[in-house]
Amino acid sequence: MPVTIKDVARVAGVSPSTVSRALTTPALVQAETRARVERAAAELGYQPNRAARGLITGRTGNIGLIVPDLTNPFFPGVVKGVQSRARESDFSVFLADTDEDPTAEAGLVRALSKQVDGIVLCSPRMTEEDLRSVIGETPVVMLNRRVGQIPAITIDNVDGIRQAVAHLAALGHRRIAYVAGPRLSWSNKERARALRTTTNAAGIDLIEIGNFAPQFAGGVAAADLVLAAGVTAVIAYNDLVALGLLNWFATRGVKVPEAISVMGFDDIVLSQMVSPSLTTVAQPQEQIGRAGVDMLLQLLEDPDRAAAARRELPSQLMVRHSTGRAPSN
Amino acid sequence: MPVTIKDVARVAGVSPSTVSRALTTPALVQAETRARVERAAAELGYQPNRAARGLITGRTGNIGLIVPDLTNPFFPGVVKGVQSRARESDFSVFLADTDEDPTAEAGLVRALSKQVDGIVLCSPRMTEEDLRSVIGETPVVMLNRRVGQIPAITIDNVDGIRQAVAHLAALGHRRIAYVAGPRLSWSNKERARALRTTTNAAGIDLIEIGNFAPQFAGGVAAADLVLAAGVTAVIAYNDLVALGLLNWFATRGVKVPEAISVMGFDDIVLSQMVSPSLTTVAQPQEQIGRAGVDMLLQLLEDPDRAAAARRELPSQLMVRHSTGRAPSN
DNA sequence: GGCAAGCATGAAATCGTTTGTAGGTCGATG
DNA sequence: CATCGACCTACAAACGATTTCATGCTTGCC
Repeated sequence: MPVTIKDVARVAGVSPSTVSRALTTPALVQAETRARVERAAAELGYQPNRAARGLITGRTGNIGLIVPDLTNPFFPGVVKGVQSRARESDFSVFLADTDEDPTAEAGLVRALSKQVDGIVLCSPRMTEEDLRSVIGETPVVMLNRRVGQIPAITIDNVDGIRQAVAHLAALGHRRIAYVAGPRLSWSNKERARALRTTTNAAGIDLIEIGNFAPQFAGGVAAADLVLAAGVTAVIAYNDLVALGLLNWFATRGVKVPEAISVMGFDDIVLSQMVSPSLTTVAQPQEQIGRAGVDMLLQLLEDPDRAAAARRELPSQLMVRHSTGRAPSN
Repeated sequence: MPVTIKDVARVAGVSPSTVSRALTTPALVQAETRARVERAAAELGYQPNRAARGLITGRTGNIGLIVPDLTNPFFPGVVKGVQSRARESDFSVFLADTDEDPTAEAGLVRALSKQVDGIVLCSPRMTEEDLRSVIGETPVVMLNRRVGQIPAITIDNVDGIRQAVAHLAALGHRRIAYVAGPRLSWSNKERARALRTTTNAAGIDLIEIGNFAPQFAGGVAAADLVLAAGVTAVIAYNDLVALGLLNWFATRGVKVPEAISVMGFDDIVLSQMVSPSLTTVAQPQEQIGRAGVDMLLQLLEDPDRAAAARRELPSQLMVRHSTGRAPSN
């Protein structure tokens, strides 16, 4: 027996339509009537039934959020950002986790699309083809990937890499390795490309190793290859991989940063929790989420003007204890 | 122009009501008609409008999930469990993060309650009073807390502590410390209580330290107190705190496990990523989430019979490298 | 003072589905 | 051959809101 608009109407002594107007289009109703309606609504604790409203307006007040794997510590920060920004605009968030299955993504988008006004697609792994077909059906904003004119939030990988290389160069490193992430990952391609041009310009030798899974185990798997490459520093695709390297170096007895410097990417919370703490390029995770929702809401307001929007957020070098002067062998 | 039940009806040559029955109550319609309807629905790609259905049935097909802080690595596992179990039963999940604000919890529950059939409340920090008022309005299942007859999933803290103490006792430890978590936390109270009785029975001295925030920083803050207590082993409220201890011990040059053994609670993924890797009592995070949804769905089916349900899941000692024989000083 | 214009309000249609009820067909039975 | 039941199916009402349209009233202007 929830309280409906009719109950409010009866108490306020007006018709249901007036109640609706008073609450959604206040300008259309006389101040005194509006006050009576508001008082009645407050008194009864009225809350509009979203399903009923959605039925006629075609809007749900929900947005969908799809992430590859919540247990990857990069994503929870993004989710929090999405969450809090959405709540500010009275939107609720449907969360779905694809378990790193690229083929499940498109299906999930389609399933969700009926229940939401738009979708935030975080680090999508699906093919461009799937992507294009999916965005034809629902408003979508991508995070951490850029494909054609699709609305997207990315971070400035090029500048992040520039900061990282400058840091290592200043410490005297002349030969560094890159442990590559997933071959299909847009971020990985960006970072690898930026590394090539930057190291080239700085006269630094770059050894590319990989591809490896963007996880702790990937770093462990790559560690011995890194050692064999005879470098004085290594940049990993992301922090998890870097942590895997650190861990394996520790068991091998390789001193970090004395024997080799290690850098990551992302700045997940863990990177401060290990010793030595990890030097890394921070991505503003929460801000990425917030920006994604911002853009999505604009897109819903005005599909034409905002459709081509793309935004790039800055990344920021965090110097900690896993990097140091190059050994002078 | 989404395809509605009417379109299906037209194509199948029957009335809308028959389509509805054919899809939701197949027993009520002739096999041949049903087949025609199903064919038409498949052909048009019909998907029922959940808002419209919810309007009349009063059910939304959604459940709400409220967690204190997604960036605490314990929770994402639970969220994944909730997620996947919900999807199996065609439920969608609304996620909300309270940012560790106990006063925000009740409000969030109330806000969500209009849009969901029930709510999974993960590790709620709110007062018992708020809790009782809230569960009067919506079906709720709690995780990691037990209050009266409220449906809840918990893990067997007592047995977990028993395993931990037995492990340390077998390694020769006779004086151990407990770094306590939040004073208001139900889990913390459970663990502290179990520790007292277990150590007492085993003739082990227990030094309680704290309370501390259940985070990395909490462990860092507690580390020197632990050293001053003159113990050979320490059990932390959870893994994050244990990682803080490990980190501070490392910078202090205190060898783990040679000088002191460290144990955690939870088995978050990070605990395998540090060196030494962390001995801990594992909680089946995903399973907790799944069990919570299981119980919630039962509750929705049959409020009376399931109302008093409570379930306790086993915990499991994971021995790694942060514990070893007590120093023989 | 009369008429047009404008504004606030109410009545009713609508969104897409489910569901109670009535009607219609068919077979079997008396 | 008529009647009764069983079984399907169609019709229509309902869910709770928004929104179009119509109406009555006030107001302003000539």
